[in-house]
Amino acid sequence: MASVKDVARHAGVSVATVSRVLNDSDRVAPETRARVLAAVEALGYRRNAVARSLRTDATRTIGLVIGDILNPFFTELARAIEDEARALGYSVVIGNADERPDRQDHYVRTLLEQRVDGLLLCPTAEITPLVRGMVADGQPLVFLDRTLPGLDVPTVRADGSAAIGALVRHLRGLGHRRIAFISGPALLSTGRERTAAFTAAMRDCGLEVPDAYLEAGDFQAASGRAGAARLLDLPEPPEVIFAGDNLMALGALDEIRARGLAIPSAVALASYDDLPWFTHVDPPVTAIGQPVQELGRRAVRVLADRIEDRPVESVVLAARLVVRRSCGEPGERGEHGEEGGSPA
Amino acid sequence: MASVKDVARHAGVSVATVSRVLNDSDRVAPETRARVLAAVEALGYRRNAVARSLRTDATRTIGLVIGDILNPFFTELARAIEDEARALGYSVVIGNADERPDRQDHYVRTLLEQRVDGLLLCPTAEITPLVRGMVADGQPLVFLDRTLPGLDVPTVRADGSAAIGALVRHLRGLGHRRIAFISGPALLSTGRERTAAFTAAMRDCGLEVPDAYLEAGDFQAASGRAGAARLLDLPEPPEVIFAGDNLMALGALDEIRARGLAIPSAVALASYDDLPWFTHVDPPVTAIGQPVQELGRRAVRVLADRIEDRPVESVVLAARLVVRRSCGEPGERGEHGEEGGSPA
DNA sequence: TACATTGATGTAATCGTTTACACGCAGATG
DNA sequence: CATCTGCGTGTAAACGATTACATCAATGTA
Repeated sequence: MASVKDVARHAGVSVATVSRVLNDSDRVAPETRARVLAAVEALGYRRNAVARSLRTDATRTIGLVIGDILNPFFTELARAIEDEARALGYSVVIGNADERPDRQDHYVRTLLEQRVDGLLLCPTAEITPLVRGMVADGQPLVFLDRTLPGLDVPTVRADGSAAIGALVRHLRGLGHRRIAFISGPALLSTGRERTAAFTAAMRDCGLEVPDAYLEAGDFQAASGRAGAARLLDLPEPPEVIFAGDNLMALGALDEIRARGLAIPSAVALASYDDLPWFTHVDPPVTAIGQPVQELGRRAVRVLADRIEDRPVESVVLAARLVVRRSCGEPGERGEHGEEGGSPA
Repeated sequence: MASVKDVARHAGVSVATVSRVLNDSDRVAPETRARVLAAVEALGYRRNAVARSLRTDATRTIGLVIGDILNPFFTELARAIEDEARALGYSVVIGNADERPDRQDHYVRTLLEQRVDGLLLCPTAEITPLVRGMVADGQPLVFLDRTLPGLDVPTVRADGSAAIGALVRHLRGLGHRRIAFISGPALLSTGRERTAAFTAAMRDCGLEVPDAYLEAGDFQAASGRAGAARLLDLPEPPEVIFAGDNLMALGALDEIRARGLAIPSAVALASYDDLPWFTHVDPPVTAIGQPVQELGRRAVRVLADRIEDRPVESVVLAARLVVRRSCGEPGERGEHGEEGGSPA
């Protein structure tokens, strides 16, 4: 493959001149520039980013380590990040941690070896020594969606507390009192936060949350299904199952369907995370939507600021409740909370 | 950041020795190796993949340019590719073409500059000069999902002809005769192929396909919705809408729902591409499923063979029909094809 | 005419690796 | 004792770009 040297020879100039026109960094005679460009064209020259990065110590590339690429939330996030990064002149290399700390570290390591200019990380669980090391080394790093306590790293995330409060009040208004939550892992900040917001909102509404109504999931579909199964097997099963993310909602839906239970008369369902197909489920699923695209865009901008030595600040955006019909409709079950019979 | 030179100094050896233990390429005295490893640890040395690639002319990285990252088909594909690549010691850099040739070329260019060892490409539409150039240069390249005629490039894809035939016979058996197809872009091999298979299957079943029943979509949700709208506005609307991919099926579903039409009594729906949530739609959607993961794995293996100079061959896998209830159930509408009234 | 200024270009060092080749030393062999 | 073998290690030249510095011609100025 042709190199600057070849181009220089072909154009009858030095490599320095070639480099100059390629970067239009310095004054170059128009006629010379034309000759160089012609040579580039003729030889099909393509700049070697590897060599360039070695010399300039910058790859114009950012790393993105996400929790689970099959989770539509992360997919949409990745998409937005990609777009914003491209607009800012960066490429994105994605690593899929699959919610496993070892795999997260694998990608962080690989990306650091590849000398990305900065890293966007949706941290899984614990602070690994590797991550701690990055922070200590001053590697440009931004946490996304989740955060890790005790580490001074800018974070871009959504806060769902208000929306969860609104959801609980909505359920209360519909007459529901026995509401169960399938939480994410307590090791994840998002898991903890949503659980805390849920229990606080329940307390504020004067509703109790028996321990058995707090199922611990792991943000994957299978755990949603298992959690729903345990809840439905309870002597006094809940009237509502609120899943802590979209995959667990899918799992819960699977279980409810497998048992032939009607929604919302036999059991109601709500989901943290909103998805396009939720409107097509029967009945459409009430959900809490995050500003996913904005999250992605902001994260890239914060990281770029960090890389280019501008001041940075964490970002917190609000999630919002989207009411549909999977928890019942006003009047359907009355406002006084009578126990759940199935209205035909 | 520490370099081999620092490690060498710290361990009291030469850089060559350090490199040797890092690659365990050559005999090194165990005691020396230990000293080097200790120095690596002490300095927190991380090998610079950029410099390494420059020297070895290999990045152990493959590029993947997909059609649309928001399309679950491609997401699942990317996931499988990632896994297989990691197993083979490669990293994957993903570019999202968003079904636009210009963006495809943007990523191909970027990835070539980054000197990926090979490229997995889901080609959008026409053969661009850039792609033709790659082939001419002998760049390791594999087409995935789609192919481009007249180019000698190994391709890994699924053939849905048989499954489409089975679907048409299934519909016929259910008594449907007026079946419409929302096709993908004729510029894409997958678009053409599915349309051809559909019309052939219809002919074989002795069914007619009026021109108006062939809607041209672009594999995106909006076009599915628009296509469905036009079909439903026809003086004699079809009994079945068959969408050429999952996003267009989602769009069609949107339109059908917006009109308050019952499925399958008012209009039936089938989709090319199967999705986990199709079972949760009311009624569950009959679909043609592709062996997505196998497709991804095979593609990586073919590309790796190509990169490592082993002989390669194209791969064609079969898609299969998954019957659910969105086209009706045996007996529901009778086997004799009476015209579609809505049974309450 | 002599000298400073400016603009265009070239020379060569450098980035962090890998690796061909050379070297020295120990033990084996004649 | 001279020589050979082979192992462990070091020296230095790449890889392909960028860029500080040097050079040189042309022009302007005193």
